[in-house]
Amino acid sequence: METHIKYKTKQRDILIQYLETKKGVHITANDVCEFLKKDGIAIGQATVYRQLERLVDEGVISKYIIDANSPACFEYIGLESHGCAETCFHCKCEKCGKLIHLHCEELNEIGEHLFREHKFKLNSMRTVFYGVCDECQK
Amino acid sequence: METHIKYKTKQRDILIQYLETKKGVHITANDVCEFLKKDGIAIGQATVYRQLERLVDEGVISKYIIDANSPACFEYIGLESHGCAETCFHCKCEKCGKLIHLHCEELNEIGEHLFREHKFKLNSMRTVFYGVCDECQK
DNA sequence: CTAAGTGCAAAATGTTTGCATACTT
DNA sequence: AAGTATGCAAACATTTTGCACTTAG
Repeated sequence: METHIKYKTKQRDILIQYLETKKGVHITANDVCEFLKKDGIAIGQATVYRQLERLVDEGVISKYIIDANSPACFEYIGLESHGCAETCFHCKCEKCGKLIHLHCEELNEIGEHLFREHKFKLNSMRTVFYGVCDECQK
Repeated sequence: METHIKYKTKQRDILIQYLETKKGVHITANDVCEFLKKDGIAIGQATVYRQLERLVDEGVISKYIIDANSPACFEYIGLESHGCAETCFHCKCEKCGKLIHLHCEELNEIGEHLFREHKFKLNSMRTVFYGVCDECQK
């Protein structure tokens, strides 16, 4: 919802490049900062946040809000909507905090069911299943 | 999680009483504080947060995280309310903020599927489906 | 040259925590 | 009496913002 004119900056390129290497993994804004710092690149955190926000708007990455007191997670999606973009669901363990990534046909049924029967258009990118994971059940 | 409430305090009663009057509406911790302040009751915000947290654990209310930078929303569910405690699912409209309660056999399948196939024990009390409601799709 | 992006540090926000006091049982 | 809950304020963590400076177009 901001300006339409966008500059291609060195920082933006580096950020996108890094995100691409993290396909299928959830990373936080801080993860990005830390990684870049290690590489001696060091992009200001404000810039990281601003660019991430912008990339979300552009649909290049998605943002997940897992919990009120956890940092937001981002994940590379890319321009083509394939793979995770359509079919990824997330489970968050209430005990250990682990985030589980699920690609499952059956779960896709949920979205269709909700739409068909309840006229609700599910946003699977944002929806998180809370519960207890395998290991924590022991 | 940790300690279970054992004592019945004045503050807790007032809080629950207020929450009950807000069935079907989502309110924030701050809403609670503000309301009580107006009534000259004034419960400390730390207490409000602590009690809300515990009421969530007890399943009396649900907590919804709508956005990273918005406060968490709470809603009264109640223990004895029409079997909701076991089978109720929630859909939250990302546009109008409306909260939809669903009692649905098919949705119950989700929990079973997750457990059977993915060994994840779903907490349906806490899980919220995000998406766009009927009306907002127009 | 102009508009947009950057980086720093400071502010804003929502929530949690330490600790002494008050209350429940 | 023993163990919790409360309330205040200070601490926290994440994210945003103000502003001077740099850079892309």
